Amino acid sequence: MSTFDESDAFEAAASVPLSRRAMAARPAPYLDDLNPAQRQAVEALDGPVLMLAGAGTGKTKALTARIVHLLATGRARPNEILAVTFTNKAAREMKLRVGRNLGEAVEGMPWMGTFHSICVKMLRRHAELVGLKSNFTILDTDDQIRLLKQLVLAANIDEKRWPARMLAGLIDHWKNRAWTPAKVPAAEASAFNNRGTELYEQYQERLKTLNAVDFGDLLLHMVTIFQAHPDILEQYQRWLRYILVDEYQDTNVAQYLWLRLLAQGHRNICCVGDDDQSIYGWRGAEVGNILRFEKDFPGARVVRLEQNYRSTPHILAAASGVIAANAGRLGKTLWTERETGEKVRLIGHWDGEEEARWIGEEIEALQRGTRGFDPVSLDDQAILVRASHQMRAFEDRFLTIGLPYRVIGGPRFYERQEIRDAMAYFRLAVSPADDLAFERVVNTPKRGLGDKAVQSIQLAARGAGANLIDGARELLAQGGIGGKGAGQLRAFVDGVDRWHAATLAGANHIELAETILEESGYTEMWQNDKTPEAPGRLENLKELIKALEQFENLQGFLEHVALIMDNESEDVAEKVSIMTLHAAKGLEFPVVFLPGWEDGLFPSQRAMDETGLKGLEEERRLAYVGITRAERLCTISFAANRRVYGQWQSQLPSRFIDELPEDHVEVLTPPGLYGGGYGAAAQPFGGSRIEERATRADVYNSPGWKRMQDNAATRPVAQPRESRNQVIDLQAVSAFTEGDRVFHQKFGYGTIVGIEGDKLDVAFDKAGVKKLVARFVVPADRADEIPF
DNA sequence: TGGCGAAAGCTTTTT
DNA sequence: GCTTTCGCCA
Repeated sequence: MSTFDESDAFEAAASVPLSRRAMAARPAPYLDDLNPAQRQAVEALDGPVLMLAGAGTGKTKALTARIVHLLATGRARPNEILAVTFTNKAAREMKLRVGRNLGEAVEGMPWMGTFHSICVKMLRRHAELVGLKSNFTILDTDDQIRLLKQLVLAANIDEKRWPARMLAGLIDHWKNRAWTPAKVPAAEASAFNNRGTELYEQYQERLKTLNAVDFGDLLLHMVTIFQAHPDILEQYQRWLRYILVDEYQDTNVAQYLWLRLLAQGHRNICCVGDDDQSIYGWRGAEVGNILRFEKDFPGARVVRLEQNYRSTPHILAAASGVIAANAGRLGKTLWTERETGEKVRLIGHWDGEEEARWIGEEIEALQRGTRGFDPVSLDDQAILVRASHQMRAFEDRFLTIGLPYRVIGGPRFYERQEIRDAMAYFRLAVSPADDLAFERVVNTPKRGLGDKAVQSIQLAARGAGANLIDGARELLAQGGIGGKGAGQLRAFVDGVDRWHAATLAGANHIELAETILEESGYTEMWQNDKTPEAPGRLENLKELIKALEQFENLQGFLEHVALIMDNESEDVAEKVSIMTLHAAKGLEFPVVFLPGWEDGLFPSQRAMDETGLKGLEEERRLAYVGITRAERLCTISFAANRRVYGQWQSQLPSRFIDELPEDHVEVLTPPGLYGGGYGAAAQPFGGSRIEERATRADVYNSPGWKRMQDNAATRPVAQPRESRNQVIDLQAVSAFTEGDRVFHQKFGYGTIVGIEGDKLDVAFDKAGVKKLVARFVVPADRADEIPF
């Protein structure tokens, strides 16, 4: 875990360890081992630069060399460089490498960090301009949803039909586009039962009262401030003479605006990215940002890094073959000086279990050093899947054969229930007025203070115009709460007061944290818990306490933890890595397995249904990212049968397999087996495979694609109107027969394909076949009468 | 108030 | 198929 410190960001340059002159005299060994393109990107210091860095072309190296160069030539002082990344990991890596190149630790580079951490730093200085105090708290997704749930309920909206989760997604989407409630376009007004913008506005109000922001606000508020206060913007523009942005293809509109505003001063902005690796469109990233760079910054220099240092020619050729099917690329041609090496291997299996079994054996074989390779450590082998549920098959298999593995990117440490609970206690100790924290733990462990008690507290608080803890005091004073609950509530309030006093008195925060967890009965709660995960949770709590050591006090810990706490345990034992393709971006492994290349799974049906061609192209980029992670050996596989949500389905090999260039692929599947396809006779399923290859030029000719287009044709779905007061007789199963057209609130229109007991099997036009209870659907012609 | 059974959901994920 | 969420009942 790293820290970022806000202290020295605005200090005079005098405090900066390296003076301009001292650095100007320094030799520049970091330039010597750059290739010509990298060197060009590093030395083009003035004006806008777009560094198009293909996979494995030494992007981070060039980026850090550029920073070192800026410092060494005296062009900029450390605190005049804004260097932004998306993840803390990337920021840490950059800091480390700049430090190594300078031969000393990087100090005084306050503007190197993630978009979010830099915005926090800025926002704390200007909080009052958006109605906040500088000690605002940062809510995570969980807090956000609980807050929204309250608002949805208060607005008398059926939370069943309009879940808070959906609203959270919507608001997030709007914030990613830098839309304040007032700026949400009219076209979106119908969102969330026509009340989306209204609730968005209320939510922002609530946040202000709570002196809190969510992640999206960090960017949004800064953009708002910059737009409304040119003087402040100008100050930053003057300060930040050089701007560097990593993974530019992943920026959303808000981040883009923020950068553009800041860059307007000196126009020294260098964006690094790869349009072919844009895989975060679904969370608001705009590939358009990178495609448009030259228009946004006229006179921009575009440097292409195309020499790949990672993969063998066969692997690169396979990746290039796949990505070539995408339209609207900026275009790069990766090349390498490496030896030819192995072809990409392609293998089909009967089902997912067999696939896992085969990969397990293959990994062990490689580890032993057969297969014509030197032994490959497990650390050097990875399995990259499209969706996390695919991991299970591998975990099961590896547990049986005792093959050590690690899952990258599982649930994060700070998202775990026990960690969040403990943090809520700490938050209360630091500021008892934190209502969200109060609500979270007032009845954890169980104190007999359930919904009803909380409601009375809220009522009392609202009556007194106070926060919940004072509301609780009020309630106790009035005797508005029963005997047993009263005693418990009194004890809870007293506890919070005591801990708060200890915080103010400057008590040792580590001991205090332990005391809090003891006195509140929280530790005890898990000690008494008999479920198998309880010991692990206690373990996590211990780890949390340990993490406190790196901070001076609870407050400092809490301020940073929302943004930077990650879950990197340094393992000593050799292990295979299992992760999603998304999590694999930026990583590399000598040996990579890419299982589950089946239409519908990869490319994901949902991606194609929801965003059509755009979605398909993003999936293809994901395939490209996957293949390019491999250094020496890349194995793609698919299964003929797979259990999807408990149901067996026969699968078609991914259309991306058709796009792999034949000359660079070795087909391991015996001909005629499981549609090993690809030149081999593909009988068991899809005898059409061969014809398909004949028309391969048209990559959108596969069954899935056709399916998608059919779906698009039947897209319009009537928005059912609210009819909560209407009495509608519930449909009995007997009211339906096979072949009937029906409507379901969530899944839209469909056709009944089977009736089983009181359940209907409905083939929905868009959502596939579902089994559901009859009363959840109505005949299609009565779609607007759906009763809930 | 909290426990239990039924019902519905289920890509990707950082901060 | 497995997990989470909700509503009802004791």
